[in-house]
Amino acid sequence: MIKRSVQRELIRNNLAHRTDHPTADMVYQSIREELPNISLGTVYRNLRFLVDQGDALSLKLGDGKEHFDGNVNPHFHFICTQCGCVDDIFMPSIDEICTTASKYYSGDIKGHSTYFYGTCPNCKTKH
Amino acid sequence: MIKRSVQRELIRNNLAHRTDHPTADMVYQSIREELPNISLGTVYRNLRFLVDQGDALSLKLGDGKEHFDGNVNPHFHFICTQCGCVDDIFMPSIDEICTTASKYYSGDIKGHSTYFYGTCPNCKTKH
DNA sequence: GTGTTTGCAAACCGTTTGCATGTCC
DNA sequence: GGACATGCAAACGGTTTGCAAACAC
Repeated sequence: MIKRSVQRELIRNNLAHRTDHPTADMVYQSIREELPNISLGTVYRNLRFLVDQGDALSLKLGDGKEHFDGNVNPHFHFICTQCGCVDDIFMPSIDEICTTASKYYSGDIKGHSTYFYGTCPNCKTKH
Repeated sequence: MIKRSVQRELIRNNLAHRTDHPTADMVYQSIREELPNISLGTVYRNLRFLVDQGDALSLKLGDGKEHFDGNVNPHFHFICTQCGCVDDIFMPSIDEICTTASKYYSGDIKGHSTYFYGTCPNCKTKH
């Protein structure tokens, strides 16, 4: 039986209202401003919980840290190789890509994640 | 100035002749059979070297370990969520996907990685 | 009351690094 | 001989976990 907790609701809410694809520590630092006694372990446990429940996405961007995304609708991600920021890219064919891949693979394809790498608009204007 | 070493050539060769997308430790165990004194640090250093040189790909599959791919030609990857195996998927549109994404994003997109998740043919037949 | 969640701190584990030694050119 | 590479072991950093106390229902 799942019980409510202030910590979990704060974490769920924090993730739902930000679009910067934070790491566990970023969520921890943010929550600590309103609940100073929360522990990092609790943040990790609840982020894992949310991912397992399907209420958050786990992103592996290649920087050695796990990032989290409160937007569970299928979409692509862009990672800036200069500043490390992560943006969402919504474009059509997001469903077709699996269908196409299925034709080239004999197993069952149920999901996918696509990361684009390059220079974000902000870093681009700095040169 | 880059110097040759037996260790580096063995690692490069090992990666080139396998398609199972091994972790550093898997390469280490494999090389140790012919060169028992090689150290794990050397394997890590040389895999990083090969990736930096563009002679190997680094894959973040979500299992917390870095995987390596000696095939640097652009292709998609399939990861079995049951056994964890990794297969290559070669299909068209691999170049188009960046072009399409560029139309939906104002930054410079220079590369991408796409992982498909599901059940591999081997695990599928077990049920 | 019973089973879940928390805070804390230690453990874990993949990876990196410092350093003395060895190797290539 | 000088720059680069290695082996070893310790350090590092993100994440997980064991446990007693606190909490939800």
